[in-house]
Amino acid sequence: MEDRDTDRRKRDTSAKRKSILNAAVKVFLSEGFENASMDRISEAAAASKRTVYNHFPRKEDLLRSVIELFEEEMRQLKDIPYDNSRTIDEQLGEFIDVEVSVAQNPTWMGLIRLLLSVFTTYPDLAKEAMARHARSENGLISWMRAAFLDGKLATDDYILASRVFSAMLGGAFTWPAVYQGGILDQMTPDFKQEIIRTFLSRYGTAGNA
Amino acid sequence: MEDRDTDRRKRDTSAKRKSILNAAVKVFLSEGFENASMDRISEAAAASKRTVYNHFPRKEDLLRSVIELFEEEMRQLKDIPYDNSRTIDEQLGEFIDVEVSVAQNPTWMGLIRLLLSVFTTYPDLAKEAMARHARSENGLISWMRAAFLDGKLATDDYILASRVFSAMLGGAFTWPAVYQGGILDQMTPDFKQEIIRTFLSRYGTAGNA
DNA sequence: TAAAATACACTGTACGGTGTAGTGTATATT
DNA sequence: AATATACACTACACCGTACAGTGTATTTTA
Repeated sequence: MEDRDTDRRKRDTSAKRKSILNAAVKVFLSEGFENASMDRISEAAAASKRTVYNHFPRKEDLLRSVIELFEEEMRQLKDIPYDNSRTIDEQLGEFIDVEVSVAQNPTWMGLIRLLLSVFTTYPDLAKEAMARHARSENGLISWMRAAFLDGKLATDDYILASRVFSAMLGGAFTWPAVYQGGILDQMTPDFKQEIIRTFLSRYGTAGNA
Repeated sequence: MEDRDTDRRKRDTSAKRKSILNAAVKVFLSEGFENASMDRISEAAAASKRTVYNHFPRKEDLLRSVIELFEEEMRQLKDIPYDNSRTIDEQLGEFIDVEVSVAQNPTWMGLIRLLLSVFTTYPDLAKEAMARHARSENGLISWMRAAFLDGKLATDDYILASRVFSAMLGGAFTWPAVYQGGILDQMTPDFKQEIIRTFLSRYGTAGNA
């Protein structure tokens, strides 16, 4: 009946946990969620199945953690601050470069497909993930507001401008990569410039359009 | 040892076949492919499991047929001919309307997700389907060429223009609908106009920009 | 020395696919 | 008009397997 806090000797289990998560990513991506067996995951993690279940009581919990991991990594990429010492073209190009690098990364494409495939079976999980994702799209909006305040956008509705540019990004790069095998064709550099020019034809000021 | 052709009497099995396909669509959409059991499909089709297997020897065959069915319906929608008696805005708007109607149709969104979810397990099937789908995107290119020949496009690279507009369509409507729960928000009409204006800012001639 | 990990056996169940015996019926043969 | 036959379908039992998840006794490790 003593204070357990004084004599707790917890060990650091984060290494095993990480190795399990990595293994789960690998197996989910190569087999799909439903076909990924917990036995195979534990094997790939060099952990006993029991240990896997001690960390993640249900397969769904493992999936949830994998998705959160993926979201966290994604979020870090898409936050590009406005920099008034660089041209608008250049910075829009950087947003595109990030989008392209995601679209060309098989792991990310696999994770997006994983998310979508799980949509039907675990609608709640999907809804949560989408909600978080929508909330995190604000990097672009912040950038647009800053660009507007800097007098570089020919509209005050920078939110609408964000939506348009965001749509162009997704439609031009991510969506085709998810929908097709993932390999983008070689026209990307030209296409990238064309996307920027199209956007700036509508939203650019005299200096950059 | 007679000629068997003289006494063949085939019957029309298309009704049962259709009912099986419809049932498969329903169950695939509500359960996902892996979780859809052949027993449940046969039950929903009011057919014996044996009959289902007589029509579709493997579960994968059933999936393939469902996907082909869906592609056929999709293809019929996206062919809009150029009409020089109507404005460019109007006709671009029609392309958008088709895209939106697809994006708002839960069955179509479900089928797209089904296709993506199967990407990992049956890559060949997915690749084929995607290739066919890409090939059917040519309605827009034809339209763009006609518009160019009619002097309504400020570029001769109508293929690039098609890609840009197509990207805007997918990124603005289909992709968000697939990625989110499917329900598009209410801004659609404004957004639709903005997409057209953006496109025409770059590609429109004096008359329509 | 106590927490964490392991080895391993075990349960329950669900599912893909097959085999078979039998039914109803439209068509062809006599 | 009576009979035979091919065909589509059903009902149902069955097989093998795969897998999520659990319980426990034992070993490893910090």
